[in-house]
Amino acid sequence: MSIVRVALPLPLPQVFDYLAPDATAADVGRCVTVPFGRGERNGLILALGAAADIEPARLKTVRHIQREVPPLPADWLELVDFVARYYHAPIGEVVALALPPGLRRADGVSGEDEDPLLQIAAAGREALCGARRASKALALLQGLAAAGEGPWRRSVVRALEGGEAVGELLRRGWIRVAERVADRVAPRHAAGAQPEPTPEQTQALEAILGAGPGFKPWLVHGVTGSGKTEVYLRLAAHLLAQGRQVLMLVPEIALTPQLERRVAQRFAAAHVVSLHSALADGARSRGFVQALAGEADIVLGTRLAVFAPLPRLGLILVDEEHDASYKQQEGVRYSARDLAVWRARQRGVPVVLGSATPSLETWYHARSERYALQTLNQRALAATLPAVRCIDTRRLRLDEGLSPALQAALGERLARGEQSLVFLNRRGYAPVLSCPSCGWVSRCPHCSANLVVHLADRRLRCHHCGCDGPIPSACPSCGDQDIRPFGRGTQRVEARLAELFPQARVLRVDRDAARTRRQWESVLATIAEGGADILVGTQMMAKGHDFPNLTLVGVIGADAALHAADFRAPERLFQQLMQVGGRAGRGALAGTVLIQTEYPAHPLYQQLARHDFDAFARMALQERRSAGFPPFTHQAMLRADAPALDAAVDFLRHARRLAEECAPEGLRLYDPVPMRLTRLARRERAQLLIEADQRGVLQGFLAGWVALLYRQRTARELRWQLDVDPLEV
DNA sequence: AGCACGCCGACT
DNA sequence: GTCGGCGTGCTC
Repeated sequence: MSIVRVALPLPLPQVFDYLAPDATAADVGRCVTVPFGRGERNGLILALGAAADIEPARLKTVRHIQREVPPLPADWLELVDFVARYYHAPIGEVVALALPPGLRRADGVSGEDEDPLLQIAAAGREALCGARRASKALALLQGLAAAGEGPWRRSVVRALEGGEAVGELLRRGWIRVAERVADRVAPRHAAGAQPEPTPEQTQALEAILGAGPGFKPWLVHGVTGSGKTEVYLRLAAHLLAQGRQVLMLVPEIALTPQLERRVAQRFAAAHVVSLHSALADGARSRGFVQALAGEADIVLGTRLAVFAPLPRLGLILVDEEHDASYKQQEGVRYSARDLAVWRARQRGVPVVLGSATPSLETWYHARSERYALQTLNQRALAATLPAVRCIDTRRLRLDEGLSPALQAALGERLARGEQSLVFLNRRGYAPVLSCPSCGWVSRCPHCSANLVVHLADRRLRCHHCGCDGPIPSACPSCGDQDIRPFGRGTQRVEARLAELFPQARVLRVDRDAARTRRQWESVLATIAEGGADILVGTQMMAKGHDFPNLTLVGVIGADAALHAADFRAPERLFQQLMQVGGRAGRGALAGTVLIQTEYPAHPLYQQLARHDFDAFARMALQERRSAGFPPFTHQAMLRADAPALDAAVDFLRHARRLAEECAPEGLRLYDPVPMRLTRLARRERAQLLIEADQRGVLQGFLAGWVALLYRQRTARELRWQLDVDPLEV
């Protein structure tokens, strides 16, 4: 009679032992259904137990072991265990987060391939010869025949001209699903069209591949447009040819479809699996199992893909490694980028982090030679980097935030038939509605934030909790009718631009205008077809899209980030401006970036104008060093929230007293303070910062402290969570 | 997290 | 006399 140790999805820092009459070592890593309390739960067998830590009489028996799916391998269990220990999260919650929800249900997953290999069938060849009347299906078939022998992934066929007819082709029997094994061996990694690499790309490739197998972290620092993706794809091709799997992480789903298409076309016959949270349960489970079974060649996905089991793993790629979306901001607050490096070390494979504006943490590692650095300075497509200039707005009268110089520049592009982008990181019409006579402001009833004026749908909306209401016609406090929106957001700038340039087509691109993926794609299509002259956009516009006809980027309202209390604000500003500036002039046309500022001499803007990331990073790291901020120190944040602020602060004071008793030498404990956005969705929040210069000191302390915290009995309404390596302090 | 058990207010 | 409030404690 065996005992199995089972991780269950509960916020408890423990595992549960069960009797399992027929369990063997081969069942470690398998999903199980177990009786729990008066119900049933699904969990994962982490290990076989020699003896239970409770009296044997209290042990219950496992209901069902899921044996249709291969067990999760030891290295995967090790990864999950590391995450639980490093982020001090309950192992069961980590497992729940890492496994696709469908898989945990232990009722089996269909192994059917949603993206099968297709080839032309005998009936299809007949159809090609016979004189048939033209149809969409025939056109697609002819297109395929012209493309060669195949086989092709279904997703590749779909992406072709007229690809919607792929289902019709299958129904008519003109194409068929290729036999798996036999067909896949030879043409499996046949690569699609490959552009010639630039000398810099070649150098990076030779360096990375020349280093051979084995763990080695790389930073590829490449300016926007220098062709980092081409480097990733060639590295991937190399590893695929050796029969290895490649894990490729990307920031968010907005960019995923394009990259997916590019990867699918490049590796037409390779098995590409994409994993992200927008995927339906079935598809996500299927992709996960294909990775686990070693069938997937490339796993492409957002942060959760770092948990894909990969038996033949040969390389990990992290695109835009500085992107904040790699850090989960709720529940288990893991950093997929950091875990990618840990996994690469664990598996003994290279890991490549890529960015035009690396995070200062990564940059510091590269400077101190813990990561090897490869630099791509040349733009692969356009001749030059955009010219960046500041517009000094100190003595200017701005028209809805727009300086005369920016207006003139916009007018010029318009006359030349080129596109412009006005970048403003604030959506809505105005950030607040206010009454000048009594001082009333539109406060959110649930948060310590103002309600934002959305004139487009005539609502006041909280950008933090999402609550909204109609715009009042008079001041709710004193009845004065003269209430006014103050400040400006994208909608207001959009409206003013439409007045200033009545002949221009002004298009707003923010989360309100592109809420769904479908809307977003239609916006992109409009821009690509030249259906817009002036774009007004938030940071959504900053990320990796090519707009060949865009030659001017105007930045307004950037100065706010210079004064922000968050020590990471300048880093984010620099990254954002560099990224958004990279949108200008990617085609044959040269680009210009105009930054409106009251601090034209500020070093950050000067470094930006020289495209000098090194200088910026040097300065920023120097500031971090002297102020004692990461990466020169290591932080953890304990956060608490409750309906009343006192309850949250009192808990943190208590936690601090507990910490003082077990604090090692070199640990710094700060005072509990209310968070910047103290009230969020009717809950008051406070936080307690803990710091140490040595990661080991911090980690050693946290382990004991968190165990103590779990033992505290706290009021039901109080919740707390720990954030290791927090991004927001 | 659920879901029990457990002692005190306004109701058929 | 009960229905039900959510405080406290447990789940292998």
